[in-house]
Amino acid sequence: MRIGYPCVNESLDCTTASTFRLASYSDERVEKAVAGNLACLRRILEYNVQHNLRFFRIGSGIVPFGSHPVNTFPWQTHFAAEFRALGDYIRAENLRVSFHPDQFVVLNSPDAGIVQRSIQELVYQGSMLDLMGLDSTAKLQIHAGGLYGDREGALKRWIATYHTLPEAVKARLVVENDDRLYSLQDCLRLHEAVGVPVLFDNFHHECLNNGEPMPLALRTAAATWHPERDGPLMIDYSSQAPGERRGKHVASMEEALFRRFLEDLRGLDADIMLEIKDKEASAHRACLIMQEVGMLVAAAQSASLGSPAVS
DNA sequence: GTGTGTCAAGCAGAG
DNA sequence: CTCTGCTTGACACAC
Repeated sequence: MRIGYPCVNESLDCTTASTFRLASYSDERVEKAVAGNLACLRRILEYNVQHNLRFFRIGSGIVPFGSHPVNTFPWQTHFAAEFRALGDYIRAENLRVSFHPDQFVVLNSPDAGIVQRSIQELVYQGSMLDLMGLDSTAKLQIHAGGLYGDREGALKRWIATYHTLPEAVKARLVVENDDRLYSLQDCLRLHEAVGVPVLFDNFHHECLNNGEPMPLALRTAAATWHPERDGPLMIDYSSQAPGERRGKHVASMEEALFRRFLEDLRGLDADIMLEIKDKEASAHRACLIMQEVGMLVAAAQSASLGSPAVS
């Protein structure tokens, strides 16, 4: 099991999302921004290793306008060595990374232009994982998309679009249940149709479900992941911010709720991403709790354990 | 320097 | 009809 957090490290003074306005585009600015963003990503991963946080979601903005036609800079070849070195480090330290392309990626839009731009964005983000030399356990995580007043038609379009995706994207794509439109059950239908694994979000499931208790929902989602090809189930973990709008993520992890969630796992292997506002601070607390309950070995031990002993 | 409106991109629901 | 939230933060211009 690994614990992680998304995109931003608040303890370090660098960003992986340096960018600029489209109106001020130049190849030089792309080069400068990517160089800085990759250097910061390296620092974050090193920080994570030091703190035994072995799961990380990389932000979408590593390459400004990475899927936009304006971007003519050959960043893939120019930064090939840097990407490769990051991938080597990730594999050597047994880290797992992912991307979560943002809300503009909608595979089931009735607008063919939106679908095309969405695919280009997936190709861009997937190609970074390819450049790192990572296998298909490094994922691209998206939601099912819009409803357009016709759930059945929308699901059909999603499936039709899936079949047109490049193999490199298909191998990494996973679909996450959301909190308003597409439940775990809807995502399972996509899995049954095309085999896409279902990334499970516990908080979204609390907001939108079909009555499945948490332990059952977790096992059902886990069964959609092929162990060798996809790796262990990925989970987005969060909880409701007290007194706030329904669906608002809590500012800092509530330990009692997290402990209950770990019990709901009932021994299931999974990598858990803490979608909590204070980022690595909560991830670190989660890590300590998991060590305490014996679900995670301490950082100092993990390197020396080697292959698991068989008694 | 600091403040602040705006930034490539979509959708749904609230007000 | 317009605004907000969604993983949000950072740019860029005005003062």
